[in-house]
Amino acid sequence: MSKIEDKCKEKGVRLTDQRKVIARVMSDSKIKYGSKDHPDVDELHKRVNSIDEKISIATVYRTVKLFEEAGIVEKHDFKGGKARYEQSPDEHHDHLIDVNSGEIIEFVNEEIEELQKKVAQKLGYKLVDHKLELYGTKIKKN
Amino acid sequence: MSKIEDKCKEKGVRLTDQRKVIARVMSDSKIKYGSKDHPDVDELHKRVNSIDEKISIATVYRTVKLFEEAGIVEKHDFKGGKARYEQSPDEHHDHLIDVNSGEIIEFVNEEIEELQKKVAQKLGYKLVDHKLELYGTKIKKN
DNA sequence: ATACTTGCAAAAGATTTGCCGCATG
DNA sequence: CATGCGGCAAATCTTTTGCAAGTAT
Repeated sequence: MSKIEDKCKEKGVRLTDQRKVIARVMSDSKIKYGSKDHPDVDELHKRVNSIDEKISIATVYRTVKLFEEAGIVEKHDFKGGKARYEQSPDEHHDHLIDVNSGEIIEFVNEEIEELQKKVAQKLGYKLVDHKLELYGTKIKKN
Repeated sequence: MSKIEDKCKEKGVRLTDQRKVIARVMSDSKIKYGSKDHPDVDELHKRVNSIDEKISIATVYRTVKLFEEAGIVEKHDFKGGKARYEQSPDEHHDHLIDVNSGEIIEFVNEEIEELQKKVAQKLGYKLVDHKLELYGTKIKKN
């Protein structure tokens, strides 16, 4: 049973056959495709269909939204128009996107996290969420 | 003459009547509506139409894209689906968005800026762009 | 029975584009 | 004259929704 399926049980999200397939595909994303994998709905639909052809894209849309609202997956609006998803990580991380290849690298920097809280506080706000995306080009090493 | 019109001249972007109106509306955004103002295309179109009814929304789309490509305005994809624009600031800043009111506060934090560069470098990348958005709730003061 | 799910196709919302007349250098 | 620009409507792309049939409680 995949991690996402586990979380669905925890949160009382009913697990239908379709949702199980989608959950597994999303849980497998990292393992099968590497840490850079943050598929969009279309890509998810393709992977899901390779397991069960009958699952419609509407169901994929409905399911990722459902999972997102339950805090089970995270939605990212990176540049490029389409939303991309990943299983909610155990420990939060941010993203560096290779502007040439689209490759995504995850990172954490505690100092930045701390500073963000401080900045918000200084402005009279309690930080409830944040988005940090770095866009960069690979440095060629000689 | 507005700042955006100036920049168009600098960059060799031809200034038609429609573009002048759009440039002025965008330059006026901050002054008339406060620093929280980052209008979307629909809102821009409304403001533009209050000056010249004949300017179509297609022209507004084409013009903001043109300005963006020339580095004259900045596009932001905050949560909410539609892109929002602001005149490119003299000094870079990031945004804190009030999740309740939608109000936007601009801020700069040099420490965070520096750390971002370092993080990218450590990962083997040259930072070419970044996006930092804080989402928060107002702290009530007693 | 009752409430939730799904597939399909249609709808919706944001943005882009083809066409053609018009303006500008 | 030649190129670019703008208005309009149609097209496109992503995402959502109404409906009717199917499934689970």
